[in-house]
Amino acid sequence: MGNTVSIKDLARKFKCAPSTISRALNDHPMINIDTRKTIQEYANKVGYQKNTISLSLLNKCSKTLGVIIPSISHYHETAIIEGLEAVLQPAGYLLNICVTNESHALEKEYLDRLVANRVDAICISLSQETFDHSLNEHIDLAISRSLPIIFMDRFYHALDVDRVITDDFKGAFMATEHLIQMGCQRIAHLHGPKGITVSQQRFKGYEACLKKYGREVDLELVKQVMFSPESGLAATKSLLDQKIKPDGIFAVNDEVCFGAMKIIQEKNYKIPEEIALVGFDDIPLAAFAPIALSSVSRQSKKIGEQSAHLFLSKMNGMSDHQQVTLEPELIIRESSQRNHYS
Amino acid sequence: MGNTVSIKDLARKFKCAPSTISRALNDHPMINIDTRKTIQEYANKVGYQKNTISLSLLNKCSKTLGVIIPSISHYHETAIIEGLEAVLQPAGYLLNICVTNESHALEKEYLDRLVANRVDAICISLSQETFDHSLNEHIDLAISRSLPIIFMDRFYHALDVDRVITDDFKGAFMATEHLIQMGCQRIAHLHGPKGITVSQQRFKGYEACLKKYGREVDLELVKQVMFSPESGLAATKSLLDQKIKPDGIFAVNDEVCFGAMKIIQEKNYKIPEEIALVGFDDIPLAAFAPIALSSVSRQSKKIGEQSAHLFLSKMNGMSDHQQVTLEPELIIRESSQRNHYS
DNA sequence: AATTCAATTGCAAACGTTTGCGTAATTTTT
DNA sequence: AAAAATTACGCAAACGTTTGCAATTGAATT
Repeated sequence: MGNTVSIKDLARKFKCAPSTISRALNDHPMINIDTRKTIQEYANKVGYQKNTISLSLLNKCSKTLGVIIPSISHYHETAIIEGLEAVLQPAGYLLNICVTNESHALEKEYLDRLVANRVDAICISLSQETFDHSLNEHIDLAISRSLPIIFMDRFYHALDVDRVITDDFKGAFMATEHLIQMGCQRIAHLHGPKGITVSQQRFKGYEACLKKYGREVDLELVKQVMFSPESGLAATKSLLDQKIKPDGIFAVNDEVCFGAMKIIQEKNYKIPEEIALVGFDDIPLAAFAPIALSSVSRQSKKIGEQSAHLFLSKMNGMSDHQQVTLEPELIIRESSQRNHYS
Repeated sequence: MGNTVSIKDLARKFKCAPSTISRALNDHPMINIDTRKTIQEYANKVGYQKNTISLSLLNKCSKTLGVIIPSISHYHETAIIEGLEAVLQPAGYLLNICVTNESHALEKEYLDRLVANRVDAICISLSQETFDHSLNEHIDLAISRSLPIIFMDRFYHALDVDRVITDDFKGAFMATEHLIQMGCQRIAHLHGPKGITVSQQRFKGYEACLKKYGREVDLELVKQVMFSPESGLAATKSLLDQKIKPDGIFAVNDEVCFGAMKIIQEKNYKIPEEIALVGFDDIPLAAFAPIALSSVSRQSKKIGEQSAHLFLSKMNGMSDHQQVTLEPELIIRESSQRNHYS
């Protein structure tokens, strides 16, 4: 950088000790008021900027939060980041954001790097690979060196951890129940990638709701998808090609629904009359889908906010673990709103 | 943290100097091979983790890039981040991501904080407020202390800066020309927030293309919008309520088009026959719009990649400034594809 | 005039790591 | 056997900042 000016430089200029400069800049009453003003003005003039990393070294606290997420291309993740930032910016924190692309190796690599950088805590949403194979040593290691770790979205095998999640089970239950109340008899489910908590929870909610109404899960009506419209389209196509066609679909997320709608309309089925549709996440474009899309809001931004608050209270010395579960909300739009009830 | 182990701790354990430990851990040949192994193994066992921030202090280099963006809720921004990360992760860098919500005050605050944290450089997309009122002192200050700053998307008043942008003018020109070739006579434009470079450039491209084909800009056909579907819907509605209705619309981005489509279909106009539509950004859901949406791709991810490469070459001592302009690409889908040509 | 007190400022250590240089011990060369 | 070369390690400073304690100064009190 070259022209950065330090406290030592100022001390040389004023022919005094660095400690005097430091105290003057921090408005310490111990220093003569005039001296203070003079030093502050000069420091301002030459553009002195406190070097935070020397402070981090001294205080063992970097005022930085590490954030590890599997992806950043969906509304849910960006909303989480917005929530984190909304709370942590006023508190003077910075965010180190790391995207793992669902790769365990990258997650491990990033975790190491964040630890080396001595972030004050880590908010993490585990990668699919980590999840699928329970590769938890890196997490356990981080926990063992008592680095605060807050889990978002995806469960962690251990019990005594900090965690902020949405009740996906309940959300899925609500969506399915809504479809039943709209008169759907054969409700299909577009199941997210297996191994991921949210996929599993949403399937379980779907299953439990069917059970409650005395129905069985028909595996012919459950298709596996990725979190993309392309995948939703393909899966829905295979659904429509079956002998037993669905008259309602609950999908693991909204993007998948966009794909589903495409093929449903292409095959000239009516939404919601012939096939009703409910998604998950309530993305901003949901209301602007070909048929305005009903969806379960998981309050993504609130996940970020709550995680941030949890983090702050840990910084304030709260030592016991906390587990926050947010309530999902069903937003009913055209894609599932029928006039006749069963 | 408590149980973090340092080089000094290890030195005490092995009754040797910290320098010996340091060299041993870095596999310095000066240290006896057996000593090295022993120390390395022990360090590994007790979970020693290098403290990067002491290194940052020493080397005046934090291996961190500051990223300042006005928003994070659109595909474009997340794709930029993906691009940055794709290049910088292998290079050992971390990203400090700051979202300003288009606020000048926040941008200033974050810039200060990043400077205090001694990031190695900053990639910034200026906030709308900064832009509208040319509030550049904070940027100038940062540049004057020779902190490398790379501008993304939005121009900066000074000339000798580093910059990566897409040729929005050209993209807009291509979109408009395409609409003309599809036979549109009255092409409307949904103009982005004024003051923002991309809005201006896209309008200019639209204007220039009309001129080329001997047409004038009809201000009745130019409506101002925000970057949201709601805003696009409202603006399009007012367009459709006019006596002179458009038969083609070029919108500042894809989200706006989703709003436009909604109201166009509601009013029973046919897309693309009666009204053809072209957006900007080519978001992943564009192909899954009610009518598959034609759009100009600005290669968002590449903006991130190129910015990252520019950054790396600056870290390698490249001192002269570089200005990269990426080529936009027109993706033609149903919303503008007519069979008859004019 | 001797003593106490308050007001300012300086000293030095600390945070964790690296690195040039000095030094001791051991081996090789003459 | 003496000189030279090699091997292996320690010392101390440096990065920028804070902070408890000591030290200095001058003024106020006895």
